[in-house]
Amino acid sequence: MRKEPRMATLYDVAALAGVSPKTVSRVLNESHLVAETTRKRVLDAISKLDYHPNAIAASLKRKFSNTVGFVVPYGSDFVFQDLNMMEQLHGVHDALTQEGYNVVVSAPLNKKDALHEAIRLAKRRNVDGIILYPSSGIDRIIAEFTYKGLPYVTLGMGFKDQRWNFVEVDMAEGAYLATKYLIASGHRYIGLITRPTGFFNYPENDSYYAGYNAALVELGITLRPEFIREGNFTFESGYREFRYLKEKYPEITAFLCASDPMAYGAIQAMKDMQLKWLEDVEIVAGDNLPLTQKIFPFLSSISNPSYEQGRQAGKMIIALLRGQKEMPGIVLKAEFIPRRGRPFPISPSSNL
Amino acid sequence: MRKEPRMATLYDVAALAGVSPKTVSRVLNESHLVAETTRKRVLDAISKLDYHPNAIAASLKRKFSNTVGFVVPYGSDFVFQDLNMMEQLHGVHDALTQEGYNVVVSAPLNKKDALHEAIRLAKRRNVDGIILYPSSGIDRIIAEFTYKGLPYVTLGMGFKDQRWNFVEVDMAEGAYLATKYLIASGHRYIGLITRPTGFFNYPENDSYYAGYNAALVELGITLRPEFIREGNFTFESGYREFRYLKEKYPEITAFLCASDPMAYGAIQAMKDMQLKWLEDVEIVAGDNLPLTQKIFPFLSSISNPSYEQGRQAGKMIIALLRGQKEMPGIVLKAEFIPRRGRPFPISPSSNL
DNA sequence: TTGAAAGCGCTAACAC
DNA sequence: GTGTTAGCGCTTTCAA
Repeated sequence: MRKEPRMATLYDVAALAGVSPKTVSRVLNESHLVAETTRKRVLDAISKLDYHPNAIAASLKRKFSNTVGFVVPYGSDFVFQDLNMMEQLHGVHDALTQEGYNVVVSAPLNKKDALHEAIRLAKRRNVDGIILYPSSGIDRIIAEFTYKGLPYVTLGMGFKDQRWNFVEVDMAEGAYLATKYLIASGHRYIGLITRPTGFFNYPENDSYYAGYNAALVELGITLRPEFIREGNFTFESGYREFRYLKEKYPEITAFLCASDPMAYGAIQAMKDMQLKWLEDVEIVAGDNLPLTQKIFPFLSSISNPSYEQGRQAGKMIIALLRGQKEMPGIVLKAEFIPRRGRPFPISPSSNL
Repeated sequence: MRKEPRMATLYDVAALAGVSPKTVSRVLNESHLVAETTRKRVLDAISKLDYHPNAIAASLKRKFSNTVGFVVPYGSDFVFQDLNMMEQLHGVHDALTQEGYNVVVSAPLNKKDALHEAIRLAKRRNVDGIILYPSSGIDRIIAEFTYKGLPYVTLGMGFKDQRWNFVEVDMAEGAYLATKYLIASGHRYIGLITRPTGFFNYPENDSYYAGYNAALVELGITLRPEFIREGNFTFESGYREFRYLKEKYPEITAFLCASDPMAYGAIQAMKDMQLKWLEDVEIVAGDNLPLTQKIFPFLSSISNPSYEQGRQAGKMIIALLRGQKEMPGIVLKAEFIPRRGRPFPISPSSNL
């Protein structure tokens, strides 16, 4: 069916160099065990034939493919437009590329397929290990991977009390500082547009909520559960929840958003409601994406170390592939970057 | 070194089902050639043993890996933060996933490595084919791939007069319409912040310029070459070139930007220069990204069909893998989406 | 330091 | 419809 380019094999090289296949293999993999003159001859033959070792054949024998899967259980529409996820992928890519691993990216068309996809890739040996985004059902996958001895790392905890093979970002510190900052700025009623319940399978552990609550408690402000709304990280949900909260509870003057796009949406809602930045409302973003810093330079933000999370996950999966049985989970801390100092660019005419 | 999970092989299945290996293989690949009862027995054995075919072994025999490489010759810092490139990847991913191919993403640490990386992946059989982003030096790669019969598709033309295996976006129509629109709105001096010369190896073919120029000619406006500046797609370059043009040629009242991030930068520069939207200056963006539509809903834009470009490239590489010798290049057309209708949200206080 | 032979797990020829 | 055999291109004993 498909044209097969004839490519030189290790045997061709051996024949041309007048040595055995094994010697060629040695030159390729452990050339220090080969006499310098033989080595030279082999290398000559290799370049003369434009020989490239067949990675598939090596994989079959060695039993690993030098490839890691990055599997995200959300529609690809969502994934490739999510700058945080892309930053995680970025970190994963860099860590793996540096060590010579390839990255297969998969965002199966529907969520349920993702778990099968992870299993499929791993069990069919397309990949040596998987970096997985947590979502409901992931605990089953983890159990299965563990049982079968298949290496995996989760980007965030996959279930309550997971102790191994994850890289989590603890937002509590950032949310705590952000909330204190808002209170110190005079706000008394603070809305929280947080991550979706069940997103990570253990809503009670939402570190945004934890930090937010801790600051309120410390400063003697009563928690108002009705001020907390769930978004799904998107612009639209930020817009919607901002409007909902501000219309229902006009006393709220500050909003903590768990993602940058939700902050964008909140800002747009603010404009549409003819509210003025700082005068009527203050917003804190949740990711501190480079793009956000450029477009909204006055926006304070919790920082979300997505790149570092991905990079650590990449390093962790490599350690597992190299024989570590399991790796203790890593928890990265979010910071808070205050930027209020100049008024937010907004005019009344923007709301026409 | 690394723990090897013992997994069932096709022989185990054959033994348990009491049939020959070939029969199992038949059930897996062409099950219609197998008696229903035997098939049942084999399937039973498969599920009993939790058997998953080893893709590596199949690849070795079949001579293809069912994997396609997506190689971008820019620093990964650049790639994963570029929403257009991610949309292209998105399209590639969707097209390939749908047909059961895996996608390996690689953005080698430095530009020069990218070409080697493409060759390495293809020649070592990690991938069956490559989707390549054009950059200087790509013509050599194309020549080599062609010579060796290795399938490739380029996202945009890799060199002047390339006729096969590319998916290009022709911006001329969009730029033409955008320019006419600006002229019709009363602008007479229009700046163009275009793509970097040499980005695609044949600067004389810049379709932004072509469309811009065509509109000027048609409406009898003299082309002022000094009104044309090159950016590199980024916020920073948009900011810089806007300032440069507006400070040097204050008569310019409209700016056409070849990317959305450059339009963001231009908008920021406009604010910093205390200029007013529409009153002093009008800007047209170059990508029409979903995010831009949300953040700057009043911003007219040329549309850049990045997703579709990626999807077509995915379909094209599949056709090549399936035996097509070469595929005629595809040219997608950019449109223009006018959105001016409401003033741009900007106030004097934003420039403090 | 080098080589011969076996085999990774699958599929393609070619029988039966 | 089904089974036997021989590889795919490497690496890995083991021996020389």
